Amino acid sequence: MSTHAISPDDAADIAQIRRFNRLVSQRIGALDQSYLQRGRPLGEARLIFELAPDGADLRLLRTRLGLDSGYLSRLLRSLERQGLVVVDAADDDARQRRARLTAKGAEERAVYDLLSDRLAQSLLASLSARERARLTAAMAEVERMLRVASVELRLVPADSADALGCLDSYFAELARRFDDGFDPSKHQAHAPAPGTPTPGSHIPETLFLVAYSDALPIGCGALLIEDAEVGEIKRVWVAPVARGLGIARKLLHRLEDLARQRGLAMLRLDTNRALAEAQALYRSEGYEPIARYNDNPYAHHWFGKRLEAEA
Amino acid sequence: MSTHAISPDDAADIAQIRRFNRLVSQRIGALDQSYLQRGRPLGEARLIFELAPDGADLRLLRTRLGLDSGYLSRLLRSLERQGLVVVDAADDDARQRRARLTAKGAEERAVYDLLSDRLAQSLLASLSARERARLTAAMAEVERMLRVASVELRLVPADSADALGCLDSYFAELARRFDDGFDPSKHQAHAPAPGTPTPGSHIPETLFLVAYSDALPIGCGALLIEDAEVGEIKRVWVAPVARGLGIARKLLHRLEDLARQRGLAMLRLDTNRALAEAQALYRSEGYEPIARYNDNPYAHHWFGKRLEAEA
DNA sequence: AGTGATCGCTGACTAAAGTCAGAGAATGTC
DNA sequence: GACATTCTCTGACTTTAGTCAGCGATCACT
Repeated sequence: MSTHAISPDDAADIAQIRRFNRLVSQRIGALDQSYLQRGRPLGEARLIFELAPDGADLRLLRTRLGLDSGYLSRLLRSLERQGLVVVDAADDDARQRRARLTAKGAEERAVYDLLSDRLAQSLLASLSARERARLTAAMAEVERMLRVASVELRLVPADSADALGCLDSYFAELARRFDDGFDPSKHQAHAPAPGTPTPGSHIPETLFLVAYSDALPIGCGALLIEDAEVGEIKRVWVAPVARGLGIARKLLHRLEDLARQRGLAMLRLDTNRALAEAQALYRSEGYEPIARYNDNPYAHHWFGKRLEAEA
Repeated sequence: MSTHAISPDDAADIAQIRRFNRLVSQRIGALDQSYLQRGRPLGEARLIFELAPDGADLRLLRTRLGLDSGYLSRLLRSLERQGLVVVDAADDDARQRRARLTAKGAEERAVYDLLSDRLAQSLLASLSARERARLTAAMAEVERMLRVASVELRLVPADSADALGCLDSYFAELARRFDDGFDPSKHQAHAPAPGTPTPGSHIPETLFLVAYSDALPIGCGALLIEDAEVGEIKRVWVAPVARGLGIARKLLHRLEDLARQRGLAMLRLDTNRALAEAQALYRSEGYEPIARYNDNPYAHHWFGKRLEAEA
């Protein structure tokens, strides 16, 4: 992070990534070529492709495709002339507009889909069943790792929209999974009010971490600083779509870093017996069972871990 | 091949490939973006990137980048004005010209290299050592399989330039690997003259297969049709860079297909004891040891395989 | 020396991609 | 109801990318 030089360890990995990019960009160039077969500029083709069957707001399209407002407008006008698209005002706000594919437009989109399939199919055609399996497995793995790499952990206010959104999903899941259900109010009772505390007050400070994948919140975790020595890990949660990628571990590591930065010597946490994978995570990270330290009605296990000072 | 419909078996694989393309094309788009940071059109940036330190023939550049002659000329003129490139005549033919980077151009190229590295590095930075290893391993695997998929087997005249080129490399390798060296003339003595035979003559017909990866010959294999019943497999070879990808097996399969198409009932071949991997290939493909059937001075093992009729 | 082919360059294009400054309508705010 | 704001659209651009025909120099072959 701090160093800009490239270590020899990295060099081989970087070379691999660059070779990979080079090769794959050829393939993707081929995809563009096949789109051009329809005698339509690539910009228009991409737009057709990006238009969901039930339409999309122009704002969204602009940000998603990175287009200038005037440019998008012109592209849509051209597609309208071709009878592939209609643009009409949004229901709630007549300034905003939505673009939808016509029946003819949907047909055209299906053709692009088919071209895309063909290209993929021609790739597969020259491979044996075993080679195919290896290719698709490796692709899935690359995809998974790229998603992991694009995950960003950000400290946000505990009462921000993204934090509350994650907590909602988290609590909903707890309600489903706990044997005896889950009532947030009962749980919140012994928790502190969110927000930044006034320094010197006795309200413990909460550091709230949200994990984003492409600006979409997909997980969270909090560190409660109880006093100068002890912190509590709480609300570590990852959205179901993003599980199995090691994101919970990443959140935990970051929370521990934060704790160390504050000079804390000890972290503790509680957990419910229904959350087996959480317990496995904590144990594998060096957390050990300790005596009950709170009166959380939903807790069955209490763990603690001693932190070494920062290097 | 014959069917245009997409089977349900394929559908999952195709979906995987398309997801993959989509995700990776975002990354590569990011790469293009980072190149544009230098305030130079992408075409020029790519050209700088493609120019090897010791220069390149314009012909080669045109084919490699797929550029029109006029267009390339203009790009080079622009880079010359910027003092990044010099174009001078080739040594042997004053019509041909070579482009080379100046010192300033080499610096600029280094900057692009660095940008590329940075992007790759930023990908790696957010991954743990294990995750990195998984990513690069999977990328290498995808690369390998894509290369396999792009291999094309073509029947060529046995005296074509590509065929002779492969044979040269093949014989050179045999000379290195055989305990007692290898002299092509001694080997050729008992082999038939290349070329298409006159039908009805007694000169056996030779089908010569060359494996191409991006128009580059990377392997070969031949089928000698001795009579209506028996064929001989000869000169199966794969360039060292392309080994471990199953190309030899592919060549062998295709030669067997050709033999079946001609109604042959039996294939045989000989091999030297130094070529262990070749023997392993033949055994795994159902070839079994048979009695010596020729007087090839370099052969130690003779294999045969019975062909079933075409389905 | 003559002839035909090859190679790269220039001029003259076109199409696509993208930018920017308003205009005009709808909405939110005081 | 005045005023600022938001959103899209249009007109008027520029830049990039790419194509095509023809020219002049050079080469290979006779």
